[in-house]
Amino acid sequence: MPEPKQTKASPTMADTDIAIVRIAPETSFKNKAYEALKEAILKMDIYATPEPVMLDERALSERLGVSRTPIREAIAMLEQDGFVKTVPRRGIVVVRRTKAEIVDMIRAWAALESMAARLITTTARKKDISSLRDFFKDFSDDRLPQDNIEEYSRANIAFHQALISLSESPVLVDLTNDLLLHVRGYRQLTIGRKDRTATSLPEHLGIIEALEARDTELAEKRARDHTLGLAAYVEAHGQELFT
Amino acid sequence: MPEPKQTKASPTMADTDIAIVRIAPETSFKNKAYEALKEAILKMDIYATPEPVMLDERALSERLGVSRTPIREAIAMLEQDGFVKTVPRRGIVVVRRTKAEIVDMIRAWAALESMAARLITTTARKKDISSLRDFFKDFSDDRLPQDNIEEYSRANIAFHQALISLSESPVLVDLTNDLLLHVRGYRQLTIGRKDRTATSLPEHLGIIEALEARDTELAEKRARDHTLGLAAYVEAHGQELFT
DNA sequence: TCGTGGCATTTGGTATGCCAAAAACGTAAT
DNA sequence: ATTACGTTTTTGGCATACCAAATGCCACGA
Repeated sequence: MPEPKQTKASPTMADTDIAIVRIAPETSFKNKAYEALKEAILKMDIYATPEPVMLDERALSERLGVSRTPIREAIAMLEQDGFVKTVPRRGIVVVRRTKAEIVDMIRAWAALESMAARLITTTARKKDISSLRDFFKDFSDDRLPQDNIEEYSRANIAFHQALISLSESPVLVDLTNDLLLHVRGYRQLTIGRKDRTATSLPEHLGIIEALEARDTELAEKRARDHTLGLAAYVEAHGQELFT
Repeated sequence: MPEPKQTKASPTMADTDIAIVRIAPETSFKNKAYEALKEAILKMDIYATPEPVMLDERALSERLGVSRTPIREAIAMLEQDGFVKTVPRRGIVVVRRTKAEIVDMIRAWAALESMAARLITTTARKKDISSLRDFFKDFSDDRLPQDNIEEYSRANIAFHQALISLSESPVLVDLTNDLLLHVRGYRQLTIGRKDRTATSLPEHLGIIEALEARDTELAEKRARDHTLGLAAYVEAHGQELFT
């Protein structure tokens, strides 16, 4: 076989790449509903009210202007994610996590993040590691994290996600993102808590330094201990959050 | 309000707890279909054929004797799990993982398992730890794992799952089970590979010893390194498995 | 022979309607 | 007033019908 080059077959079609972009796949109602409901669930403060939050298929289908079918499929997906639980002939309830579950999730998060740190020391570029500091460049002795908790909390989350991303491990990224979605149900109340914020920034910098030094074991340990610290904190001080 | 005690209201119903179990919820077709399809997907050797494996909603609904609706909901769930991917107007394709993805998953597994080991050293009972040895009691110098790969492979999986369970962390258990389902798509070809089997058993025993000694750091390290070893092995020798 | 156009088929997406279980409501008997 | 019981309503589960996009097949014509 003479291998007729990699060019396309038909000579009738000009090979001049007129920028044709794969036409918009027009995501389905099912996926739209999934995204909409997921966002709505994450946005609401599930732990504010003592009584369980219920969803109604028919009401949702009206509000979103679609039939029940795509709604039900979206609900099925959310149930897989662990955000809701449908009880036959009863209703769909938004799942509330117990303190123990949240602590458990944070521990798993710690495990994944420490592995990410480990991988980063062997593969990431110095430049990318150093740029992790940028998340905290708006904070200093003149502008303490404790005094801007809301903002610091966002930077905190962004830092952790960027850190994991540096591992270039899709699995670690996806798993931690899922965990974070659940943990974040606590609108900053935990992660951005004032007394922890003070120690948080130095620990982050310590992690970055270990990564830059390519000290695999140290980076892993610092990443792990930092997040386990959060777990211990929630376990010790998170009572009031769970009615 | 005088708070009329926590007892149940109706005096007509005896409070004597006669073990009534919540009547069989008669799991829905949706869940039955989900389980059936999941098992079918796991049972088939996805990597045997080069061409993609497709599923057909209507065919499935006929074979399972239900309508398309519960089938579609089951498919939606499986898609969340990452087992299938539905392409609009094209079909439902059973997802095939690349070698890199499998390696990635094993690394995540290693992360979770090492955290489990860590937790076990602080909470599990000695007795439960020691019983982990039972999984390998059928193997000895007279009956080497290498000569009973199929059987050893099952013991291997069971050991790892039991290990994680000892952590008493539902999140770790669930996450690793999910990962294992994906990784196991390789019918023993990887985990039970002969050349690795020889070193596997001693490593397992080493993990158990560290757990018994309550040596948190060592147990964590051994658990991690053992599974990372598998990842490295697959990365190095897993070429032939991915067409 | 090869390319073109169009029709039939296949396939997932969505809307609708009905069903049964369970809860909510109401009413009558004690 | 309270309990018991029957009726209505609510709610998720499931089946079915139809739609539109993508594909494949096939006849027609250069």
